[in-house]
Amino acid sequence: MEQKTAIEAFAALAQETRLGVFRLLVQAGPDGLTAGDIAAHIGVPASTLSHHLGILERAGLLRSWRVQRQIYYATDYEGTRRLLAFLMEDCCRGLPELCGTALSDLVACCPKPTVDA
Amino acid sequence: MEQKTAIEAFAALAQETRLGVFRLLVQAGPDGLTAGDIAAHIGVPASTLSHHLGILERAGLLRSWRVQRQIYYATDYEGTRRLLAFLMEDCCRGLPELCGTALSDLVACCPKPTVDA
DNA sequence: TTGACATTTCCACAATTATAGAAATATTCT
DNA sequence: AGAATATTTCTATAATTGTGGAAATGTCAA
Repeated sequence: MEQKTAIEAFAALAQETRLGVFRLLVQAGPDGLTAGDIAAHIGVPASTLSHHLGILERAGLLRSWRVQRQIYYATDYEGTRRLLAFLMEDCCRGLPELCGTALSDLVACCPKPTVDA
Repeated sequence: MEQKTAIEAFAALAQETRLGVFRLLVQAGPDGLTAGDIAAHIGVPASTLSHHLGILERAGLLRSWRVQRQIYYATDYEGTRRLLAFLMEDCCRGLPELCGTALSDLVACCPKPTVDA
């Protein structure tokens, strides 16, 4: 992953409405939600939401597909994984004993070498 | 973790110089590097770097301490872990079978319930 | 083909932020 | 005390971004 791509993704998450949308969809799972459902949950006008969904999708954090009149959005789990792997790449030079348990139970920074995808 | 705190952290990472600094320090491990070393690695003026280090530290992503004339900076692993846990909280409603393996080998989103710290 | 529905694109304004030089602060050595 | 070193604070300018109404687009039912 390129630095530029990662910055785009973090910028996408660094905004109240978008972070709310992303977390809502993480919790919703792979089936996702329609744009309308998301707007109702988050409480923003459709035009504003659409703008933010576009930013999240272009950043590789969401994917979308149409079903009849509605557009579904869901977390792009692989894109998200790549982002976090990039962030923690080569954590502690691969030496588990340096990290302690702080990250090891959440991110595979030490137990296994991180592969940049 | 509050949403506001997480936004501050993602905004901190959403910038070329700061993302470079953070990743450099992730790889440097708990011993950290001095501000001067970081400036040399990244190639920015001291005043610019200082500004960015302050933003990363206030966001809970770095910690710092003085040793004689120099100030060391290192990753705040616990702060980082809290941020990623917040992002992936209640992933897939806690149902491993929904996630596939995309995140499970990086983030404990499905294998164990994520605790918001 | 007309109308209703779901979402996106366009637009303009307000607010936030990156940058780096100069000066200030803090620490150490002689 | 005075000079040298390491870093931060101050300041101003340039550039980027969030917002939501109105209009446009795409989809479907009658």
